[in-house]
Amino acid sequence: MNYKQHIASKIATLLTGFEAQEIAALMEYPSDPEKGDLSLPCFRLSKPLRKSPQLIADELKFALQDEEIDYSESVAGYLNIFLKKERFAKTLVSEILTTGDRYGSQEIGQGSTVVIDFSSPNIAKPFHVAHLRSTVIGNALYQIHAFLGYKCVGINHLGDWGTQFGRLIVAYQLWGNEEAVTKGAIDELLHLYVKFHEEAEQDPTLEDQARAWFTKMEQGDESALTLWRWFVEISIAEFQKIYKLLGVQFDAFTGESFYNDKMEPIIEELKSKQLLEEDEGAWLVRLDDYGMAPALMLKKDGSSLYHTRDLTAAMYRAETYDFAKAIYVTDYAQNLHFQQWFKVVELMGYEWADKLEHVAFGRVSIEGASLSTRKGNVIKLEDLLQQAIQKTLEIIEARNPDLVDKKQAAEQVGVGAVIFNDLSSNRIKDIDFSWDSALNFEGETGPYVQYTYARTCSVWSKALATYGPLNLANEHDLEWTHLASTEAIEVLKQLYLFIERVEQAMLKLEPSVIARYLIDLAQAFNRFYHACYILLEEKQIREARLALVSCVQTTLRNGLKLIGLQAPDEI
RNA sequence: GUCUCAGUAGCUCAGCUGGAUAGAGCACACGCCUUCUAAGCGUGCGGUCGGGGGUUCGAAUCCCUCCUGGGACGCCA
Repeated sequence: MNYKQHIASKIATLLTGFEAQEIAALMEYPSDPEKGDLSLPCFRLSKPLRKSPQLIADELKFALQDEEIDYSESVAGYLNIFLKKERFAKTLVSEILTTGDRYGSQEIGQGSTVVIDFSSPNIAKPFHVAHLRSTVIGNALYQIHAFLGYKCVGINHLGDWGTQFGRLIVAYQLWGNEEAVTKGAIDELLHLYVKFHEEAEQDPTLEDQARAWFTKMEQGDESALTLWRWFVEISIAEFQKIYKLLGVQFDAFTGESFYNDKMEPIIEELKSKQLLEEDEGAWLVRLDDYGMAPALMLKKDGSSLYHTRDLTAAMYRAETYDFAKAIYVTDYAQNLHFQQWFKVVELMGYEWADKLEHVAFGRVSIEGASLSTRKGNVIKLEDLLQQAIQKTLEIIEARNPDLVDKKQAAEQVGVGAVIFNDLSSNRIKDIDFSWDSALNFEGETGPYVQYTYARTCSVWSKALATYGPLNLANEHDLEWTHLASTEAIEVLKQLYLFIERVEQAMLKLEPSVIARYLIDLAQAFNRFYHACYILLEEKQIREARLALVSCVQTTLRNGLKLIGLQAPDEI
């Protein structure tokens, strides 16, 4: 039941010249329960209706009749609407109990495909806290779109090609050996990479050798490619461990190298469309008319660039997936880059240019200092996750020593803390990483939400143990008046908002909407929990409250899943 | 220099497409486990919404301008 729409269309019939949709758009949910459950500010209706807002609200107050509405009030130009709480409770609780793990879902995306390019770490470099953002934001967008009926394609656009592999090969041949790399994996590759840069400062010819090796790779030299494939394998194996821990999956691991043989036709097309021009030996697309610097497509040595590759990948994806939306999750340092090649697609005449979306997020620093793989100023995600899990384990040992599978719970909560920490504020915000806030489990955190979820499970298991099974499917037996406390109603109102929030998160491409919603719902529930004892002897009250607990449980679980967190029954 | 993003409580952040006294969490002080997990709940403290103009019945929100900070700006990705 969509109350905004339902009541808006009722109001629209009472006013001349307004569509239900316009009215619904004006309506809001007042923060103060004194001001009703729904409110219509009448100020904007004033001019077209040639009446004062107060008068409009007064008239609507008397004219508006609906089976869902208890009464209305006209206050200072606002029409404040109070719903019939018992009906509201019954309708909503029934809906949630019936839809279960589909509560909050919609079919908006039915028949459409969304391609999401995210995570995309660089081969041979450790997966660190900055990659985490792209990974968890991308994964959340994937889950949210899928929940709304879209077919999703998650692509890990690995950084698996480029001169850095020439450097790595040189470093490996000079200072590395098979045993050390097999044993040390990415750590050893990173060590070689760092060593290369140190040595290259003394001996610039190393860079020439590196370029030569990369050229060999591009020409298909087997000895070069064999080493390269090995480095890629080692890296992916290590990334997979992290993805498993994070619960993230991809539909394709098509990295940069995948497009090596697909770029030439694109260059030809640019030329034939008169978009490419030569400048100082390089080839570029001029974008002066759009206030942007030109987009370089070919270096003067004829090799391709970032733009060429992304453009080629987009063409490939357009043909392969026929997407309704193609989303790129990267930090905002790449804003201009995406604007540029999006514009190039448009200039090439492809209608899907406006389906490309850059989902930019803020940069990560560590205690004020920027991250640098070369300088070693990184926090490896694996270390962070292990610390979070370890800390969780200690807390569980102290508070719930009888828990059967402590390790699993610690993993779910520790990882949840890290993910939630990254998703809880608007993605555009910069993050200054601190161990304190990443390992904080109190207040607005993932563990708080998970704890609340476990609490709902705990209440239920105790209820079953004490009073035996209860079939909520027969909700006609429930006594809705027992959900009339202010705390219960606040919970119901939050539950109701879930559908809107999921949609909003999708439209804004903003997972933090869900994260914040879960905090709001958990807070409302915890207040209810403290104010209203659930497992009372009185059957009617107990069962009505248990029904509410069940709704909170379902909604928290659904919401946690959307942002990639597990919902442990007991922690 | 040009373009762009951000600036809300001591700190981290919400604030939907302009709406009713600007909301949370952390920190700090105090209170609450002889009933459902205290990773919890309550009370208190704390804001000239970066500054200044403007539009509007109404601006944290829209426009202009300035200040501060991040980022990008041709052969890295």
